Amino acid sequence: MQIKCPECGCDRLIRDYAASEIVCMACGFVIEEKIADSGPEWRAFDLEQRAKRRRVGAPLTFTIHDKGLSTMIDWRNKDTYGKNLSPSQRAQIYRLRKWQRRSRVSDATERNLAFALSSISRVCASMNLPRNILETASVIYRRAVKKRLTKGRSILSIVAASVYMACRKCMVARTLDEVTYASGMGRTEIGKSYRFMVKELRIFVPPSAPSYYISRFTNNLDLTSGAETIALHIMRVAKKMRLTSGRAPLGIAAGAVYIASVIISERRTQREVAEVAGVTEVTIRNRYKELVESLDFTVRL
DNA sequence: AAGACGAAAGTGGTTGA
DNA sequence: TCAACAACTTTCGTCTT
Repeated sequence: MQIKCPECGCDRLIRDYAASEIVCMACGFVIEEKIADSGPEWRAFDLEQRAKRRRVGAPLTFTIHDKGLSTMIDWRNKDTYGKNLSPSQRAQIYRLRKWQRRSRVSDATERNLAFALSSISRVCASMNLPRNILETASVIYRRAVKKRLTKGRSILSIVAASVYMACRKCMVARTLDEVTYASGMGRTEIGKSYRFMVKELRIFVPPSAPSYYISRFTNNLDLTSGAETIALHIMRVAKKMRLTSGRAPLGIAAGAVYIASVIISERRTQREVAEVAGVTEVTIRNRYKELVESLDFTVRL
């Protein structure tokens, strides 16, 4: 059965067994799917067979500037046994190194790409993001470079925007503030780059629904799972009543979580909820007042 | 004493001429 | 490009538990 990309509908997918996921070659969407087979495809009965049948090479990845296909040539003039090379071998290695230098990271674009991709890895690592986000962000960045969107913008702001966009695309709830913190860039600048990229790359980004944040908030507040259920229910009803339009998703999610904590009598202070949600108490108060007013339930305080 | 509440002024981003 | 605007924040005084 042929799998199609849910994003663009094409079937140009590559499998990355190491990360057990499938990446769309056309739009870069990383399909989160567990691929069963990550080992050799043949059984090996002895060492010789094992050596013959083992598949070689690291999996293709977008996170290294040359997709991991390069060969590294050591700078030392030693062979694998640590012996010095003969003069003729040395001359050969010298020529190889020269051409490798020229062909790989010699021009500025490649160097920038290498720098950007390592930055993406760093940001993702410090945010504890799963690998598919890293891959998606890398693909987004490559596309941005290809369309020359990096002109006049700092590489790091595009990097941060790519990571943020990857989170949104893969429905991983991370706020712009968290990306701002991890990347060390200005919030506004990242936001600008992000909006610019959404427009220019025509990448479909699902609108961030408040419900994505709820499980994170309830977890961070050490609430039992009942709170999450109730908060999600509140969100559903609120959405039906068109209470969510025009409001910041974060504020609504925070309000819903606050109400839920009160309902299941595991009350958290507005201050605590505000802390994990990254909004102020005032915003929580406003949202929660609106929610309580319009939703037809009573909150016993 | 801590938390909740609300008014008022300030801030950053969007929109529309 | 600029002003109006909505949403949100900051600050602070007051009330409630």
